[in-house]
Amino acid sequence: MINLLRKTFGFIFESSLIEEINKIGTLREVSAGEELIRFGEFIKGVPLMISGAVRVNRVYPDGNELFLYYIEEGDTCSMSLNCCTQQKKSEIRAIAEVHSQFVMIPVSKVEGLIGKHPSWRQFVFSSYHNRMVEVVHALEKVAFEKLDDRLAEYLYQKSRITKNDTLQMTHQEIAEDLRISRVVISRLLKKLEQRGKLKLQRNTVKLIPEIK
Amino acid sequence: MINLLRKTFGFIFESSLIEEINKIGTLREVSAGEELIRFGEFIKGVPLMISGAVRVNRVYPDGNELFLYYIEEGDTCSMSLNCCTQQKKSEIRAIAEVHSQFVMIPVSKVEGLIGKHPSWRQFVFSSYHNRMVEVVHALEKVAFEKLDDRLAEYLYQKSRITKNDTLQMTHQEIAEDLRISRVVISRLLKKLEQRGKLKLQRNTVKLIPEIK
DNA sequence: AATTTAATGTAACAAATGTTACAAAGCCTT
DNA sequence: AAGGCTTTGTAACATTTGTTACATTAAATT
Repeated sequence: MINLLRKTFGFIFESSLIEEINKIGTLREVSAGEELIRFGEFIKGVPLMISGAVRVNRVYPDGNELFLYYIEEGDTCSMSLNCCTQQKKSEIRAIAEVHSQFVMIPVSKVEGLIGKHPSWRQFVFSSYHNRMVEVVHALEKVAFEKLDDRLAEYLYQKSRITKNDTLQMTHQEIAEDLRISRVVISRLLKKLEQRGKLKLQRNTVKLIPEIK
Repeated sequence: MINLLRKTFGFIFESSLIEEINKIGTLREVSAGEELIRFGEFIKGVPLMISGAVRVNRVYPDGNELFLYYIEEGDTCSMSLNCCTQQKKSEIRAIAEVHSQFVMIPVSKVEGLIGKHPSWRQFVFSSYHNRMVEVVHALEKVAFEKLDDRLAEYLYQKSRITKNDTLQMTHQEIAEDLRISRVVISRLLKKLEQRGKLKLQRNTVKLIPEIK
């Protein structure tokens, strides 16, 4: 585990901190689709992402969900950071988007790290900030952009995260993520296909990389 | 100044911290409409709001703006917190919405407080979190709600912040804040008036409190 | 291979929002 | 009071997005 930590966090954390994390943290591995954090649950720890990607959704009591951001290699989840320092129940749901590895730091040890290690504080702050930037970006998208651009960006992000030009998903699933009706998604996908941006097949959307 | 600090922050900060802030901070006062933080500027300090309210807008290089959140009594601006620890230029603009008082803590002293005072850390974290919650809320609004509800909430917030049922503003100004065309705002305001929610006059929107 | 199920395509229409253009009303200046 | 500016109201129309309903196609199951 310490080697994974060094590889991902060696440039941000001093080695004493890496060693401490190595002692108190546990390596966990999840496969695509697994739920890391459930809605309404108490948070047991703060994850440090080693590899893969996890999507974080806001969840509403009525069951509605809203995608907030991805956390990826080198990130942590600022939402859980707060939940854990405040001992609150989770208002989010985290689902592995692809097979992922991360080191879980137990809640009880987090406060200690913050007091002791300036580089950890730095990390936590910039993590908060980065998440904020991403949510603001999502807000911009919804506020300013037309659906076809949002869809295009969604597909692009998905492809980047899964490291795959071919997305295995139905129009229905895309529709739920973007909170748009399936009919509209099919319509827009068709338009994008006609413009040569992608190719549609049953259960797959194949992005065509721009040739320049 | 120390009395103001005690009144607003006495319940969160221990008195040694209050005294330290009293030493290193300076009290500032701004009137409605004044710009506290300009776009592209280096941040000189972190504000602790004593009274009033400040609106924080994201600014884009093309001059576009997007309202993110208000900071009010007892709040601080997490965006500047980050900018200052990272010595980056401001990506936001902060404008006093009403006459406001705040204590400015110079950048150079912020890191010291974080190391020394757990209650300050706690404050900074929950401030980050609260801002995040507000931006997520803004995202929800834009993503899920119809314009008329967004407008109604906008007016309600404005009235709460200015502590005044009668808003002195033109349809054009409202339209710019919500990034909707003026014609649409006039149309929706008219509808709200017909429903008895408000009364329109030139340059004013008078909210009618619900009688229950 | 025939049947069933899931996914996609499409049309027709409804509702929400955006745009343009202009009229009417209110306020200010002279 | 007259003229000019700003603000508001409104109509007519375009565009975007949502909804319903159903046909078509692809895959899965028997």
